Amino acid sequence: MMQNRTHTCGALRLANAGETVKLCGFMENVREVGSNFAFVILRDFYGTTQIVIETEEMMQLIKSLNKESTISVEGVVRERSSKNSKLPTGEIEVVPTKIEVLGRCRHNELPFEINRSREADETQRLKHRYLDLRNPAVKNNIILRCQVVSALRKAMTDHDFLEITTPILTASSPEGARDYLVPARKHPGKFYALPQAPQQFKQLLMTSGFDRYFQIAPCFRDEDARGDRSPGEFYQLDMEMAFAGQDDVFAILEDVLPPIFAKYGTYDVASSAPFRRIPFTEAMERYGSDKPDLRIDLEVEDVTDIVADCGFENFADGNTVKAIVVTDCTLARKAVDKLCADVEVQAGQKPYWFKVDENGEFAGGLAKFMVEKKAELTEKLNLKPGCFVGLTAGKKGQAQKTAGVLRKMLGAACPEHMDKERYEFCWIVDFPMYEIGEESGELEFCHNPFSMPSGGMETLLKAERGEIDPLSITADQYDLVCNGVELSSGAVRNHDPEIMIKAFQMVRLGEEDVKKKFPAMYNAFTYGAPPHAGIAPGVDRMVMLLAGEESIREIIPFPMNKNAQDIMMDAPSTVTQKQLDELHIAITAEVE
RNA sequence: GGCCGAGUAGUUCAGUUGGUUAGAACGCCAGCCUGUCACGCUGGAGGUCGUGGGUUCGAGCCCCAUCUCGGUCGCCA
Repeated sequence: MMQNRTHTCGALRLANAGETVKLCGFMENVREVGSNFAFVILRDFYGTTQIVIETEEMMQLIKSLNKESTISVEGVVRERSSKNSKLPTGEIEVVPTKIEVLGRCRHNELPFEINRSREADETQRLKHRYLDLRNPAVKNNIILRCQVVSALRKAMTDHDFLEITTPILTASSPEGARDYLVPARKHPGKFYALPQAPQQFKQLLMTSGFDRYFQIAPCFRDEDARGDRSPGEFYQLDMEMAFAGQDDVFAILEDVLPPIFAKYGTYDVASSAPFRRIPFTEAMERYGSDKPDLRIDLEVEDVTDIVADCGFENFADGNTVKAIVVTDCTLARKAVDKLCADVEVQAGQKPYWFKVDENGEFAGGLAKFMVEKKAELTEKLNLKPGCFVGLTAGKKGQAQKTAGVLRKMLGAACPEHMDKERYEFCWIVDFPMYEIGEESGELEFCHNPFSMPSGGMETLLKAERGEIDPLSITADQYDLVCNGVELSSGAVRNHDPEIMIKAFQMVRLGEEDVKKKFPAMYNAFTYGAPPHAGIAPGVDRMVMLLAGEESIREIIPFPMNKNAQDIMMDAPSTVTQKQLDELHIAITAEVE
């Protein structure tokens, strides 16, 4: 069967009138408007073309086919007598001389209507993802993803980065998340792990003398899903640079990302280099979050000292109280209540509020407690008639976090305080190196132990001698944030075995632990390693931001559901006893 | 694992205080229709109201349990 098309379904124009053509595609719709007269809409990847049916023979054939069958159409292009200006191919139609059935659709009722699949039940969509993807609105997100990945590759290559692939079957690593394990047939009782990130390999590449590495890297983490977090697997633009530090990494991404965001994004404005740099503690103070959405012009203020003795129970007892002022706030009472309820769901804590009415009087919510502090609050918060003041209280961290959620919600609810149509990047820098563990009550690594403590060995020695508080040590670690979404974490790596050991000693571990946790890296670094730094922006989240999608599943070709199941392929699934025997695996749990 | 929401026709949904034969739209089937383009008109088929139990003269609706899906928190450098 020869399919050789002469054109795609998006190609024909009035200039092609009179030409003999052959098209192939899916039968999207049939509009019968007479006994032997109908219009067939033929759709392929590129567009749709109208086929006009005018003979009884053709009519019989078309009526025998279900929608979504694939057919080829040979015929002559003709100018339409009634044109459709909404379609690129709307000025012409094809009068067929021959129609051939290529793939019959055996179902006269589909699980959902193709061009309305986004409204369908998500389980149905995922089960029939191949049908869902026939919908141009769904397919376009995947095309966007391809274009973005391609643009990222080109930009990185243009900056002299080499794309190097690293192993998928590797060793379990102590990176924090739960590993996906693969049983090793030749080594009973032993397991490979799928990489949570190519972290150690890229650092080893630096140690090998490669200068600039990148990879669109698949990463695997066995953790629960979120709206913006796919379960199981995801992709990162993983990169690392030798003889480089924080500024070098920043410069690359500040050059690579904004043009791609501006070109492929829903909004065509992206921050230009250099991105704002905000120290972690400042971000928490001013925005109540380490991933602030800078499109929102609201900031968090501290009013602890002013309101501590106002008589409202929750503001006393050493609690921290944070305030967010919204000028010219027009939120209705109902909207305020809804907003407070939403904040409570996300932050686990209720916010409080009061307003300044048109006469300058405090009103609503906590106003009666605030009235006697009116002068001080008015001065501190620069209050004017029409201001809405949101308040949060609790231990410092909790009050900040709730204020951060409140700030985000207020921004979303008050368009005049959020310039939404743009991509606003920032770097969060100077993350703390250590924290007091909630369970242990002792000093622990705050994030990952790969990062170089700022100031290196000298800082650690000072802390050891008791000259500085270990909690005040920051790491040369940074996050890239865009519109309130954490795109990426990166760091200047600790490439010095002695500093590594010292950093571990701070948390009561030692040389043996370093060797045990990162044997390859530790050994490699003893042979002379270049200082190096890197970062790994999440590809899925970037595409999500660019596509303006709320769910990560909309930008993944074949996504899994919330419970990490591929219901189309039926994965995970049971395997045969023979397979288990070969792997020396015994199932001890009840299997449904 | 906790909390919140949802589950009714192939699909998306409505269903009042518990009360006759559970409705609509789209889709599907049949008929009509020669310029449709979300084609139109007429008619028709299609339901274990997620599942199990309970209360009641009577349950889609109330109660209990359970399953599934989604959101969120925990978790995730």
